[in-house]
Amino acid sequence: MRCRLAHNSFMANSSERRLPRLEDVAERAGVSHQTVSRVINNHPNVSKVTRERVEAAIAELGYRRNTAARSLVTRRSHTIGVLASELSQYGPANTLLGVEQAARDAGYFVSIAAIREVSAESISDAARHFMDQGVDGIVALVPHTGTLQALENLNLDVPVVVVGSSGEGRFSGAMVDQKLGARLAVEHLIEQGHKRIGHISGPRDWIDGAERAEGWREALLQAGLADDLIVEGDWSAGSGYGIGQQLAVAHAATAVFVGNDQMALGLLRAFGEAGVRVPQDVSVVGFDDQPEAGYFTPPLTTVRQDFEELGRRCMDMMLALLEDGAGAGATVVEPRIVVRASTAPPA
Amino acid sequence: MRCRLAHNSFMANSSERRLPRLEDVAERAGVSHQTVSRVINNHPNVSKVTRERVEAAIAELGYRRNTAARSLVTRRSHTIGVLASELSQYGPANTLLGVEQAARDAGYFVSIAAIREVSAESISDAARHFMDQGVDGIVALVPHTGTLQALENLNLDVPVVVVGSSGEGRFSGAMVDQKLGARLAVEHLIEQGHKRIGHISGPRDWIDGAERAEGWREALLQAGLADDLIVEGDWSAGSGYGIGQQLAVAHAATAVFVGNDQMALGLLRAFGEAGVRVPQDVSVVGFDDQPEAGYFTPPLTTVRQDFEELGRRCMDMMLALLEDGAGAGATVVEPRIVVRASTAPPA
DNA sequence: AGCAAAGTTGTTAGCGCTAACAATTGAGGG
DNA sequence: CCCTCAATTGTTAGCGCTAACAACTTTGCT
Repeated sequence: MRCRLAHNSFMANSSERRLPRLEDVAERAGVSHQTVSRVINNHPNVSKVTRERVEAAIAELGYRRNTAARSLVTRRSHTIGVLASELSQYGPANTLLGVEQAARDAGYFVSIAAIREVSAESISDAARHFMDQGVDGIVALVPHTGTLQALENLNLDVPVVVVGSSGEGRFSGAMVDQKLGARLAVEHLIEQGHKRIGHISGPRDWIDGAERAEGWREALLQAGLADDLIVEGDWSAGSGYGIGQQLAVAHAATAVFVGNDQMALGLLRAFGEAGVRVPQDVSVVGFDDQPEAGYFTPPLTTVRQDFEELGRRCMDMMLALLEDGAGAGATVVEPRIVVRASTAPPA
Repeated sequence: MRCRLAHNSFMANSSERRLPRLEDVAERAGVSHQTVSRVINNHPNVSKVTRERVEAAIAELGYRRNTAARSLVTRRSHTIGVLASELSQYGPANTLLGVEQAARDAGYFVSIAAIREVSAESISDAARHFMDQGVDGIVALVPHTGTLQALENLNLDVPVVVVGSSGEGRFSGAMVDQKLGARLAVEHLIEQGHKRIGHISGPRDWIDGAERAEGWREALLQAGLADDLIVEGDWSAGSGYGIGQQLAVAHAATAVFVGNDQMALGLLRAFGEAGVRVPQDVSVVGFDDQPEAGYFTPPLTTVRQDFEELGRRCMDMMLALLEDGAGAGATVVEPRIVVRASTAPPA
């Protein structure tokens, strides 16, 4: 049975017959097309008998609603646009997956537009692309401080959810509590007895970069420790490597909190080459817990973020905006620390 | 109504009025709506004067064509569906980026559906999702041998491009020459004097896994070497680690060609723990050249694939199918080897 | 029984666009 | 001057669906 239905609905018969319409279903069920429309839209006022007859006709014909026609009249495309940068990175890619899952579950389609570099122009191009498509809402997966401003300037007339934003602006936000994550990392080091704890931050114009640096600082100040050891990287393993080469000769810190796992990898490599032992000479903590982190040399203590959950929350937020007409808000996902072999009490 | 009011809160200028239609542009330009349609569709028979007047009106009103209305009448959505698994991995994510870039450049929208596990059912669900949306074509980014069969059984009536397939079936394909990549890796090891070269393959029911294993075998046989040292992993760093622990005590090979960089990372970690030195005791080659590979311990010799180019080729292929009505075909991207410190002549 | 209210179904009118055809104009030839 | 042909522009009819309302049927209460 299932086989046959599936077959009918995907029938390759482009030249002969077109796909069945509401009218065809109506005829077969002996009702008006509007009644069929009511059935597929779950309107309450349809008798049980009629509904069953219509559903049978739908199944027999393998009817599927034409999205374009529905969109035209309802002015809703049931499509969400995800505006993303750095999609080849573990975090954003998984967030996208979370959005996609929640969207499909809710009957929405997900359209994507990737931007190569963060600029008002590229964001504007992508947003225009989405407006041309008629998306119902936009999820901005561009955790850069410039994103918010660029998007606000566009005066879009659809809801926007910004990942990484705390929702204080005109848009809703969904974020992982980056400060908390940073505090967890630093407090773990403090508990082990470290007094000189440095930080390799991400770019400070990236929301996550700034937040993690701020969390690091807060945790240090609260413990009465100095917050002077900070260097800015660019998220890449290469930048972590370069910075690691300098730190290896400086001997300033007994522990380093690194802004992400990739820079931590570079740092570990540089330390390895320079003969700095981790964790005996210096402890290292990363951020993200990408799947490879447990196989670094040594396995990396890091802060785990649930990116898929973040993506799902984004979509939940979007659905609330779309269907309940809710106002802007924010949702926060909590990170947690994963302790591995790259951290130990100082010598 | 309540919803629309909520949306209005995102509007800047025109809070009451809806977007301009063809009719509005026509009125302003003093022509018929059909003439405006001709202008935006670049029909030849429009006088220069009229065209300019219409274009001015379009610009003044900020007119944008309604995609739903156009799709309804043309039966084309200008949307490509990308059916993907493993989107959080470096390769697939970058291929998606290539598809997106080429698609947007060509005026197409990109819709995605991710599948959690490869099965006929999940592929069927995703395909149905795309058909509901009315996509013009599907790019299948699921390099699994089961994909092709599952998709063919669905009798889709839109063009399909399968990544990783060589295009011998009903669908077009775009692929990186995996066998060539494997040969490059193995020949590099042979040139360095290795005689016992093992392979940690990906799952053999994944196209890439099977192809790379086959390339490894061919290169060995051609050089008159034995092809008996092969173990199957699951692409993850964890599986590479587990296999590495066994290999470390076996001492069977002087070099290992690993199916991807992540398993290679796990292998390096296991070797490191067991005191097996790379490359002095065993040489290791990976596959993919993900950005971190150069910072492994030691930096990994690996085979680079240009995933974005692969994605672009997919989209080119799709456009050819869509607009020129071309038949099925295939396009092949060539990989190249990147030599780093994880390989050296045997002791 | 009688009549309002609620439940159920049908009819009509578009949503904004393009395809097909009709109408108009101007140029050139007899 | 008429006619033909080509170039340009306008008119009409849907694409498949839902909203709004109209029409009919049942129910419940006096």
